[in-house]
Amino acid sequence: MCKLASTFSLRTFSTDEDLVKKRRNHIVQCATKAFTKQGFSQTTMREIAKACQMSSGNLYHYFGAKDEILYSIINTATSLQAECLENFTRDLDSMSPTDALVQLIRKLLQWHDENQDVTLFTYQETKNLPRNARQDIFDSECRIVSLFEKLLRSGIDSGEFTINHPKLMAHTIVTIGHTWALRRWFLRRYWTFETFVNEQTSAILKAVRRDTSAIAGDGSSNEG
Amino acid sequence: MCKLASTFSLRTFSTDEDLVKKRRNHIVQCATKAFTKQGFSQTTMREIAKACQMSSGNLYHYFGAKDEILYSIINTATSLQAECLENFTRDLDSMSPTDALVQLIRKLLQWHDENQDVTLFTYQETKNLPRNARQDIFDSECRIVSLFEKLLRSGIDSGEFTINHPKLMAHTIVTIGHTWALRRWFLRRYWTFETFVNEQTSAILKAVRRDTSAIAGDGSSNEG
Amino acid sequence: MCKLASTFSLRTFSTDEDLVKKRRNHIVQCATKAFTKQGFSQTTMREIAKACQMSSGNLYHYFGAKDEILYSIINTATSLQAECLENFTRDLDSMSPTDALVQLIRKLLQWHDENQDVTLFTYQETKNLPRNARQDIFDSECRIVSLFEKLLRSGIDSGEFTINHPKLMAHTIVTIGHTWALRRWFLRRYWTFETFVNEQTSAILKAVRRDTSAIAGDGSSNEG
Amino acid sequence: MCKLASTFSLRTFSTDEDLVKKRRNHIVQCATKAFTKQGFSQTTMREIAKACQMSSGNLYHYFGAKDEILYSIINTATSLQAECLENFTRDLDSMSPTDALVQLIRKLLQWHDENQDVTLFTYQETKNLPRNARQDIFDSECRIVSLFEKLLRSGIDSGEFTINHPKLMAHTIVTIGHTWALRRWFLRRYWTFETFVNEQTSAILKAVRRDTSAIAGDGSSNEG
DNA sequence: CATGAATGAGGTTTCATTCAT
DNA sequence: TATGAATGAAACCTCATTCAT
Repeated sequence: MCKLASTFSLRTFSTDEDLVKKRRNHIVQCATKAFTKQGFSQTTMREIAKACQMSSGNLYHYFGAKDEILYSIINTATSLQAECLENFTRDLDSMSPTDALVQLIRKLLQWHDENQDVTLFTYQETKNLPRNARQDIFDSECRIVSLFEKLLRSGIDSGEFTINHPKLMAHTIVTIGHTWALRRWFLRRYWTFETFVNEQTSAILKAVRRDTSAIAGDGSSNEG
Repeated sequence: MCKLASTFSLRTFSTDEDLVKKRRNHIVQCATKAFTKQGFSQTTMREIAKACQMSSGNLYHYFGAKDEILYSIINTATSLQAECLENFTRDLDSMSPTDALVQLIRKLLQWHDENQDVTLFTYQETKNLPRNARQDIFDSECRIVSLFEKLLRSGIDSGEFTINHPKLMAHTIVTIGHTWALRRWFLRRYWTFETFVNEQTSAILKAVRRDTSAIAGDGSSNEG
Repeated sequence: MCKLASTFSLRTFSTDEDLVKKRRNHIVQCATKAFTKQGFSQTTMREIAKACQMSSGNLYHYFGAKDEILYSIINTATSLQAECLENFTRDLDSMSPTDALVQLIRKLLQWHDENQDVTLFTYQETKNLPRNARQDIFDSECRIVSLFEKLLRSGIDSGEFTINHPKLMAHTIVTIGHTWALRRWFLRRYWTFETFVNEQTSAILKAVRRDTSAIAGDGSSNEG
Repeated sequence: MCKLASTFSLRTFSTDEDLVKKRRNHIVQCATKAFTKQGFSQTTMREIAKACQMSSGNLYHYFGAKDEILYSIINTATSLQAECLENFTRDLDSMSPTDALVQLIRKLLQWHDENQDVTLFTYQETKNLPRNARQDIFDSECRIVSLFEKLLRSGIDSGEFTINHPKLMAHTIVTIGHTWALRRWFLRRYWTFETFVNEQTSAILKAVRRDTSAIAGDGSSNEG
């Protein structure tokens, strides 16, 4: 829905596209580890190079600058997440909106459980990207919100859900996913992944299911 | 409840406590602006000094290092937030748990609305602090979660609420507050503060109010 | 005899050992000149870099800190001195202790005549080194004292010398060497190198040669 | 004999001469301790001020710069040493040159034993003084050498001593004094003060007493 | 394609000295 | 006379980036 062509480009000196893809992948994998441990600013190109078992000069054959690696990590992760959830959604077509929602929430949380570092990292380091690079990331996040929004709207249509602002609820669900990654220092102390999934799912369902007792919203909304 | 003595200390060369307090305050104010614009790592001490209309040397009379300024910003904000909410809670003693909860949620969101920069900043830069400094921040956050937890438990006692894991719900509420600050690039595009408050409050109430239809949690919990 | 492994280590970013050795040598040469002119503290890394015709950043590929350059100068000089005298001693095996002593004293003084700057420098700047670095220097000095001590003891054994505290006499000889470098502002005003060598040699011989008229020492000594 | 008016002057803002003298004395005492612990360059004016229980601004009422304190320490010590030995010499008039020499050597070594720090300090930090300040120090040292030289010459006149270069021997004796302070890390490990005094005295006497067996010096000398 | 030595601008921090109080 | 807050130049050191090999 809001998928845009990437507006931030990566420099390379190589013309062998396959090699470029392979090397960039490798660098992104290794740099993620290094960045997660120490933060973007505190990690030097030398350290990244060592983590990649490459010379630092060679990094510059595949990325034009340190920034571009950062962008690539965050953008790759966010795009993959969007893609992963989009694919997953396709398999839910036959389910009821409620069941589909439960499944998608679990999938979302699973993704963040498996990619905790990148989620945290995205929150912390996106600000270090130039404006147009940031836009790409935001676009991917919009795609993910949209997935939930569509599901919620189909539930409204089917009469299962009552929601004043489905896009807002979609966004809230997405941020609950983030929370599992961002606040692990707190959450992991008390609850297992299963407990967290079940409790949050339960709360969301209570909030969206047909019900007449809601405190009225003010009705104002810019939602399209 | 989990208020601990600060474990991270600030160096100063001055012995005039009032002056130290005044200058530190001033520096914290100005540095916050500078950091929010450009991020911690990208902001130089020279820039901070200029923002404070001080010589860079003089900064070091009131803070021992750049780190200490960062800590001071985050710690001051988080402590003040905890204190502010704790004070506010005292005025809610006479209300029903439901009403008190509604009020406290609004207060929490108001705080984040007025201190968006610091909230975002806390998420992004806490990792740049040494471990013991980070602990201080976490402690303040625990205090805030505890406020909500106590309220929820009193609602359970009074029979108004049904909640499996009150601490988790408290935590969820707290992160909804963060969300208003962290995701303003998204939220502000579509909704006003009022809408956001009302909708989130409504969703939370639906989730906590006496109700027998919950999807069962797994029952396992480390919550005390 | 008291040769120990070095306890103070030098950082480098390079793995090409030959290059490291070459560059360090070059830096040590140039830095020695700069330090001797202005003292360690008064010489900046930029000046050292300029003296080496290097960028200041590149210095840090071969030394981790200014300290390490200082250490390297002093340690290199002291080790080389010890080695030089040890090698020279080997050629004296066939001589009588008296003749050997005369030769070794001259060699010692020659070394200090040719390395006046480093000797002075060692006295002035060793205190700027960390404790373990200082230990390395002391060890080399012990080796030099030992050379003389062994010679004196062999003279005692052969009946040529009478000495109550051979180690102390050895030490005294070593410091006479230092004196030629440390007090040149005075000595050079009045005497040539030859005069100095001859006079000091003569005085030492008078002091060590079999003679029964010595003022008795107190006999107490920790000498092993 | 070579007492010159001081060529390096100390700034003060005060006109109360007694106060100036008192304060300067105090500062010199305290600064010596501080410098000895950490070296001149590594000691800050703030630390000196704290050691003096003064404000750093006030230091500048009595000394114009950090250099001037350094100069004052070294110059005071060296002058006092010269004066002390000169006074002591007056009491030796009635003795034989040999006895007087023995007494004066002991006095010299006693001084260095009691003022080890300043001796070491003088060697290490004199280079940090401007040329004309350095001259003052050298002059005091000349006075001390002269004392011994006069004594040696009177011994030659009386027929007790045979010395080719009395000034050189005088200088050697003076440096033996320095050695006790400079090389305490070595000497103290093995010998007591008494042993050191006795042994060195004995060696010196052997070297200066009428004797025909000396290796001939080359006879060349600039000694006046 | 790959290396890693070299660059040098610019970062944080220190500290001798001044000057208003 | 005494204070100590303020200054700002300059110190050490880092590190993204380039380029000869």
